[in-house]
Parts: sequence; structure tokens; C-alpha cells
Amino acid sequence: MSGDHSHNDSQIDSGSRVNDSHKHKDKYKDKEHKHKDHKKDKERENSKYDNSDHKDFSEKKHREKEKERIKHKDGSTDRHREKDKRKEIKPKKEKENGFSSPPRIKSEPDNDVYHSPKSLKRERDHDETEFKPKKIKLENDKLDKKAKKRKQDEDIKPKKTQKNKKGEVADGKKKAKKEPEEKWKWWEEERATDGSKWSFLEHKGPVMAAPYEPLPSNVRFFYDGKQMKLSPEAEEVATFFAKMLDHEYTTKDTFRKNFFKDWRKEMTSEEKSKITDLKKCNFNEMGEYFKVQSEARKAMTKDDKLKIKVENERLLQEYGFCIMDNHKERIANFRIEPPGLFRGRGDHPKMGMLKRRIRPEDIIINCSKGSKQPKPPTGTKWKEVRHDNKVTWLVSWTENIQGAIKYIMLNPSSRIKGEKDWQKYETARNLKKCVERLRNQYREDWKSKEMRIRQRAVALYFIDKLALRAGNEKEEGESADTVGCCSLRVEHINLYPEKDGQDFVVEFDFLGKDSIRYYNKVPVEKRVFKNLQLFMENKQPEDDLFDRLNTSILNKHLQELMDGLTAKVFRTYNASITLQQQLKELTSPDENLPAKILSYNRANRAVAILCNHQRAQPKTFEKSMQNLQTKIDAKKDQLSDAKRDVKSAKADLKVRRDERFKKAVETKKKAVERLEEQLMKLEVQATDREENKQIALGTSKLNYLDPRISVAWCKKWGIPIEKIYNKTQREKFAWAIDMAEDDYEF
DNA sequence: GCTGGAACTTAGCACGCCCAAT
DNA sequence: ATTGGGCGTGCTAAGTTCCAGC
Repeated sequence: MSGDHSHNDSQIDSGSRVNDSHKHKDKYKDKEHKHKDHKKDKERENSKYDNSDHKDFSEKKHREKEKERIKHKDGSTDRHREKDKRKEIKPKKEKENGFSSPPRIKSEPDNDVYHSPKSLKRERDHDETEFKPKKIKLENDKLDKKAKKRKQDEDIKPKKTQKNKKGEVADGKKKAKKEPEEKWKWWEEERATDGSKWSFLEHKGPVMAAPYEPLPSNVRFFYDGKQMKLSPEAEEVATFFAKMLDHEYTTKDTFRKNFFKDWRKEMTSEEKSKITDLKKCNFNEMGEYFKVQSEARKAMTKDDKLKIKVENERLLQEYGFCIMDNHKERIANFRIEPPGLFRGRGDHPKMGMLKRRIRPEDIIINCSKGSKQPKPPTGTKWKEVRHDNKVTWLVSWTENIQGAIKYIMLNPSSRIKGEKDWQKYETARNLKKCVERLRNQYREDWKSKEMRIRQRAVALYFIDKLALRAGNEKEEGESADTVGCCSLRVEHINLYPEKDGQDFVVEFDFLGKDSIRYYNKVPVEKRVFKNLQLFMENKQPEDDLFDRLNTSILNKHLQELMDGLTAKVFRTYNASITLQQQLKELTSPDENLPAKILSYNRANRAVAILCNHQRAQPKTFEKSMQNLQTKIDAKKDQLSDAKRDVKSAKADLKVRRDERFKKAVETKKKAVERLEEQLMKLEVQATDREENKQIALGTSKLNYLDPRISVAWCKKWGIPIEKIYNKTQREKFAWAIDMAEDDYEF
């Protein structure tokens, strides 16, 4: 098949968040399904969602090329702003934010105030006014020149071959002083080869969650109609619930049950004996109180808002950066997650449970031995301080809902993330080189005598053709019932020897990651079809489709086929190759800028559809669409008026050939043109928005599309990169923007 | 090989800011 | 000046992969 990646059957059902539509819950309840040759016969919770409402969202051709151009939104403004901002930044030679520069460790009065936004106090008053980003601005032309581009293709490979010179590790420390952080091109430097992720790391630790502030006494809680003063612990948990009062979560049984159970754990024994029924709890005053508070926050004066902004900026400056190997790098999430009620996605069995407050004693700090260690808040201790340079995280703790470890890591613009990202796309490009071979291989394997090989081959076909996720097994009852390729169950597909004029159609319908529904009808090759029939023989709906396969088996196999190959590489590969090919197809040289950008968005959209990146239709969608339509209609009226004006002006001109009338005609014509352009923009905007209402472009842009493809496209067509990537994205993809030329081929 | 833990990427949603239209 | 809504951003949940220890 090779090229047959036509995903035009992808359909996104408007009712795609299926979690609530369990109309046929008990569909399979009574069936006996002990299946002998089946490895696990789990007693599945029979939460089957209802399939009956698939709207066949019939291929509005709107995804294909056609009509109009995209709205023109001028993105260039924020660039100017950026520049302006930079001008204000004062070069600062000394240490920044109290970081000692790598080699020496300078101690400094420690902020022994609890690190929470509220209570944080300024230490050094002389700095008080300086909340602006204090980046070192140091134009460094030498570096730029010296590092002149090598040919990009060689350049790109992770430099495995290069021996790590002994001095390399320490080298960061030497040239500490004048590193122009803003322009550091880590991609022109060599990578460590010894598995270490850094050699020096210093940071200020996390910002703890703000402590609980008890409610004012006039905000009351009622149980069974009677007022009741809650202990601070119980009250805090109650406020979590109160804050969510008008969220539909609080109506869900599981949520309420879990909440109540965990809440009771926080109660005094007295409270526990009184409060026995959630239904009798009245949180309204509390809920109201928070609503008023948030209203008040919105209504704050400019000044007060500015103060908050300043404070946030200060916190960011102090805690939002670390020094890693001589460079100041941005931290992604430097705040400890505050306590609250767990909100799982989809039908999560643990929704509503109490996410407990993280104390310093729960927190592990990771940093350099020689660095200035972050101080725990006074009177507290970290759980541990370790110095592990084989990992990238700065801070970690174990969360109480799933027992998972949470991390504080660096921003995507950091070297450590960027290198990894780059490498990911290189692996995907390697796959491109051998994908035909692999495809031939798995097609051969469809005929294998061994069931496990056939299953492996069919699964791989799906992963390749449909960009499905690998699909690890999940522990039942621990999370929502979602699947990926390897964990598909019989109930998730339907086979049609013939459907809608096509042969061998497989209909997929399952909940994937984040309980996003995947619904798709795809014609497959006959052999695949026959194999699927075989795999499904004598199985119950809740049995695994690929009972001889899991992700570890699959990935082991893939690893043998190509170095670094895993299931998810196919998603990256197919997403990127689709973008490249779609861009080629959709971009027409003589279209104007907005039209080109619409083409880009459509190419992006094709990928998002392939990867099933959905979003809830914005709540305001209908209304905003209507508004837009109103505007369009108004514009049309204006236009026809203007046209009429032109006509009459022309008529006047005919009667009296006068310079003044001539001018009038010109002016009127101009007006018509302007209106036409405006109208077109609006219409393009409408199209784009309509096409996009349930599709999220961001995820693929950020995670799947080799940014060099986009950069090359921009260069080729003279599109400013700002039209494609916003500021954050440009920071993340700085490496690609710097290195890709207009002829870059994925 | 299997299991569970650790580390890291990928994901959608909520919210608030900002800007354009009124 | 006000308002509406689009967009960027933060947040954190939910995946994948790797690996150590049996």
C-alpha cells in the first residue's frame, strides 16, 4: 500500500465526549465469558458507551482545498513588543536572582519565609523596583560567526560518535561570566555521551502552595439545616467542594462518594459523627463567598492588579529559573501543586478524592553537590536532597491519588528539552528511511503461521496507518477505561465486509487518552480483515483483540527493526510527513498571505485529524459564529451600497467629465475594494473557525510536527515565522528556526 | 519474561489578559 | 470606557518508554 494514508474517513463525532452516554450500560452484564485461551479475563466494569448516536458528519469537503483565505491577524505586533521589552532590560553583570554562579558557592541571607506567594517577603529592598526580566543582554557576534552553520543534515545527528573530552564536563563552569543567555545556541554544541544530563545544577527549590486561609466567621456551613462551625482541616476540604459547586462534577456519584469519604478523614471525631450524609451539607454560603471573591478580584483597580503582576514576576524571577551547566534556564512548573479535589478525565473512578497538601517533608530536591541548595521553609525539612545528574528533574514528590511521582522540570525552551525534542524528530526521520521496508515486513507477517506475529503485524499496521497510540495495559479501577492499539478490545471494532460501497471496512469506536473518543471507519486490506475476524473468533466483547500482544512485545520487535524505534515514533513520523506533504499540496504560489496561512492551518488540521486531537466545542461557539455571520451580512450590505455608489458616481462622471467627479469614482472604487477585502477576510475567518471547532491544532504543532518543516515553509514563501508560531513556540523551536533552510526536507 | 517504579512526553481544559469593536 | 471573545498560558492528568529487580 505504501502511500495509502488516506485518512479521509476520519470522523469526529460531535458528541464525542462519550463519558456520559452510557445508555446501554448493562449490555454485556449477564454474559458469561470465560474464555479459555485468553490470558486475562478481567471482570470488566461494563461501562460501555452508546454507539447509537454516531452522526456521520459526512465529509464536508471543507477540509480540502477550496475557497477563501484565512483571517488576517497581524501577529507582528508582539514582536515589536518583545523588542521594546528588551530595551528596558538592564544588562546586569553580577549574579542574577541570588544564584551563585557555578563554581563558587556564595551564601546569602536566606529567605526563611515560607515560600508561598502570599507570605513571601522581599529580602533585598534595594531591588524592590526591579521586577522586570533581568536577562543579560550581551550581543555576541563572535559566537554567531564562529558557529556559522554547518550543513544541517550532518549537524542534526546526536553526536554519539564524538568522544567526550574530559574537560567537557567542567567546561561549563569556566566561561560562566559572559554567556549571552538569550542567544545561547545549544544546538551548536556537543552533547554529553555518558548518559549524564547535566554537570551543574542550582536552583531555589519550589514555591509551596499558599497556606490555607480560614473563612471569615460570617461565612457559614450548614448541616441538615443547622449551622455548624467546622474545624480548620475539615473546613479547608469543604471549601474545595464549595468552589466546584456549579461544576457538573459535583453531581456525579463517584465524585461525591470519593469526596465525602476523604472529607470525613479530615474531620474531628465529633464532626465525623455528626456529618454522615453529603446531601445534608449546605455549602452555599461558602460557594457564594468564593464567587464574590473572584468577582472582586476581577473588579480590582488597575493598580492592585499591577501589584499582583509585579509580585508574580518577582516570584518568577526568583524561583522560575535555574542554572544548569552555566546557563540560566527557565523552569516549566516551579510551583507545588496546591491541594484540592482530584479531577480525573472521563469516567475516572477516583474523581473527587482529596489531593492532599504537599509539605516540604514530601519533597525531594535534586541539584549539584557543589551548588547552593534550596532552603526548605523555616522549621521544615526536605524529604531528601540528592545529586543525580542522570535525570533532568529539579524537584519531585509523590502524589497521593495514584501514587505517581510528580516532577519539576525545565521549560521546553531549555537545552535539555530541546535536545530531546530534536532527537525525537531525527528518529522519526530515520523511520522515514526504512518505513517501506517495515511495511513490507508487516504485510508479510500477516500471513505468518504464528498468531502472535500476525497480531503484532496487524497492530503495527493500525499504528502506522491510523497513528494510534501504543496502548499500554492499565490497572482496572485505577483510572478511566481507555485504550490504545495494543489494548483494543473486541467491542471496540466492528467489521463490515462491505459498507458504503467500500470493501473490508473496520469501524473503530473507543475512548483513547483523556477519554477522547476515537471514531473512524477505514477500509483495510483483505488480509487484515480476515485476520481481524480470526482474532475475534470465540471472544467476548470485553476480551482483548490482540491477546498475544502488548506494548512491550511490540516495542521490542520495533527496536530490532530500527534503532530507537518505538510505537510512538510512527505517530511523529506520520504527523510530520503528512504536514510536509499537505503543505506541498495545498500551498499555491500566487495566493496571498492570508490564503497561505489558511493552507498551513489546513495542513495542520489534517494532522490533528489524523492524530485525533479534539477539543470540546467552545461553549460560545454558536454565538460567536452567529456574531460573525451578522458581521458578514452587514459587510455585504455595505458592499452593495458601495457598489451602487460607484455606479452613480460613474453616471455623474458621464454627464459631466470633470476632474472632481473622476476623483469621486476613484475613491468609491477604492472603498469597494476595501470592503471586498474585509468581507473576504471575514468569510475566511468563518470557514477556518467552523472547520476548527472541534479540532485542536496546538497539540500536533507542539508535539508532533517537526518544526523545521514549518520553518522551511515560511522561508520558502516569505511568511513571517510569527504568523505560524507565537512567542512561546518560537522559544521552544528556536533550534529549528535557527537551523532550517527553505529546502529542508523532513 | 514479568512487574512496578521512575522518568519523561503528550494532552485538553480553565482562566485571565488583551485587544478590537462598540 | 465597556465588553466580548480569542488566544496564550498555566495546570496537571494521562499517556509511553525504559529499566531494575525478581
